Amino acid sequence: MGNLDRVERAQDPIPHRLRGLPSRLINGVAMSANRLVDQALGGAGLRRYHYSLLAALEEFGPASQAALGRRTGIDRSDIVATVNELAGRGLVERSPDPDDRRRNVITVTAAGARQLEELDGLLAEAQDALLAALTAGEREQLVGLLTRVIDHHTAPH
Amino acid sequence: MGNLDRVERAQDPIPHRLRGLPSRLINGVAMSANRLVDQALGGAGLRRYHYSLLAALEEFGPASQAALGRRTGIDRSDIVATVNELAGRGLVERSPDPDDRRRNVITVTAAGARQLEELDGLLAEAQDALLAALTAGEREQLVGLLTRVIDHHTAPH
DNA sequence: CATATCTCAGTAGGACTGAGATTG
DNA sequence: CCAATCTCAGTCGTACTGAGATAT
Repeated sequence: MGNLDRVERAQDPIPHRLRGLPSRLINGVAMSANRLVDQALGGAGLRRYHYSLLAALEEFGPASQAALGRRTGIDRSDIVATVNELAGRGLVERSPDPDDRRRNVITVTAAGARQLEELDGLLAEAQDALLAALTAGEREQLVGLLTRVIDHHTAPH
Repeated sequence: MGNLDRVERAQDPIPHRLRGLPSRLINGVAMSANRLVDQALGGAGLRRYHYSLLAALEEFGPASQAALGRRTGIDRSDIVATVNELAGRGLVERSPDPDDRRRNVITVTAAGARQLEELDGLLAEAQDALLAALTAGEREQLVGLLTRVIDHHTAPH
């Protein structure tokens, strides 16, 4: 992810071709977002994947790793590593599914649930810092526009 | 970057905690943007860094690698590799600066200028595909909001 | 036999860091 | 001696792929 403490880098004028390019603006905002979110979660020693997994488990209950992948968009392969890390911290438990022995059932522990709530707070602050320049109405507008762009590229079209 | 040909992955319902999270929406749009842009530039065998460098050179003329880094936001270390690649394809030339022997002067070749124009077209199509769900007015709105968010995190505040 | 699940090993590109050599 | 530039050799997290083992 890089240096979370990075401050301003000396900025020369940016080429016009790049300045207003939507894909580039979006990546710029994504970088700010990730910096803020990583800083927030990093305080608890966790990353975005950990939060996503905890959130999915808390909302839908114990699930197989494959289901977690489908719900969070995290790759099957990264789920393995992320569950390993969460289990290592006692935030989730991995146990074989007696009904389907191919599967592991992942369950949030009490500590995991507490951790998630703490992360919720940290994350809310990060979102607020990210959008600090916008009014409440503008934030809704932005979320609405982004949602439509995503839906267009995600929907069954 | 991952698989550019990736199609829809089976999508289960996404946790509410994640669904409307601005930082997550932005990353989702960034992923679509990058997929489209990488596909477009990949047709010419190039990547985003290559385009950024060519754009900076075309607009501001021959420059040192440090200046290119400041203008594009690309790290000093990645500039080295990117210039190597562009030079290997004959799109730029690297020569020592006689006025300051610490520096290299990077210059676009005629082939580089032609390549850039081709990339411009490919990239415009990618932007259009990215924002296909929005009207012209909404695209402007989005660009405006994103620009303000970025400025807030970039400006000297 | 096909499909789904889990795991491992590895890849690619982007965004970095630290350190060394050279020049100003 | 300090500062800037270029280069090299890594690191890190994200997003993947391919393949093997096992179970349905």
